Amino acid sequence: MHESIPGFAMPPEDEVRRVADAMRMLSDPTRVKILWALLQGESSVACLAELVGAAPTAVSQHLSKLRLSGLVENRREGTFVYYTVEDPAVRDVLQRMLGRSPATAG
Amino acid sequence: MHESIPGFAMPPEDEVRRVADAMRMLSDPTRVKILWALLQGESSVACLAELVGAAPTAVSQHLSKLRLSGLVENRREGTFVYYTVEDPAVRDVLQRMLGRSPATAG
DNA sequence: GGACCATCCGCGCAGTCGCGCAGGTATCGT
DNA sequence: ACGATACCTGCGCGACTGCGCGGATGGTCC
Repeated sequence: MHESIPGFAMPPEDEVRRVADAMRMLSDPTRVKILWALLQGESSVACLAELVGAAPTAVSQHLSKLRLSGLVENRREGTFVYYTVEDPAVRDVLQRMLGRSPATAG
Repeated sequence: MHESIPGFAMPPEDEVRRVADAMRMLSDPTRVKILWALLQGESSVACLAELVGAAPTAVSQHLSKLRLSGLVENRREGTFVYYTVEDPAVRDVLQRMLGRSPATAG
């Protein structure tokens, strides 16, 4: 062991931590469905709750975590709050894992 | 709500579950570092423990979960057990999130 | 102003995770 | 067979997570 492979170094701890943290946001089926739905375009909390088949409260909490992680953006319009996915890495990862999106071809 | 967007359907529950399960394997910094090191080539448990800066027992447990999830393969050579990453999706996702690997060009 | 709706927040519970510890298994050298 | 090495596995503890519940907040309409 302890070979010191030339030209190989572990990424910095902060970056690894950031990646693991982002992946943790994708480790819940409800969040995956939320983000998948958001790949089709912006949507509100109640609409997302219908789409993913979860309670609005749970969806709101998931969106709160996703927002704190910087994976989604929110925009208020009257009583509704519309969320969007801006991070291109999330788009690529989800499309690669779930098969390419049928509606985001344009 | 309940708009019934044409041409859009949620992926099947099993597939979403599978993706979330795979992502959960990438949600731990130690596992991310293990897989990143394995992208450079196969390695043994003790060597990985040195590379990622974790106890061999913890690394072995992580590798066990990764093996059960089908993300890594193992090959025994004497008393050593060498692990490899075969899943191309894992390679792509990690390289996309951590920056392209410098040593996996071949 | 009051009624109402969509959303957010704090609390609590059950389930899961990571990891250290101790004991077991596989393989090689003598 | 015996010991040494490298690894795996079951158990327990502390910490975290998802979610339901009740209450608070921001906004619209009458």
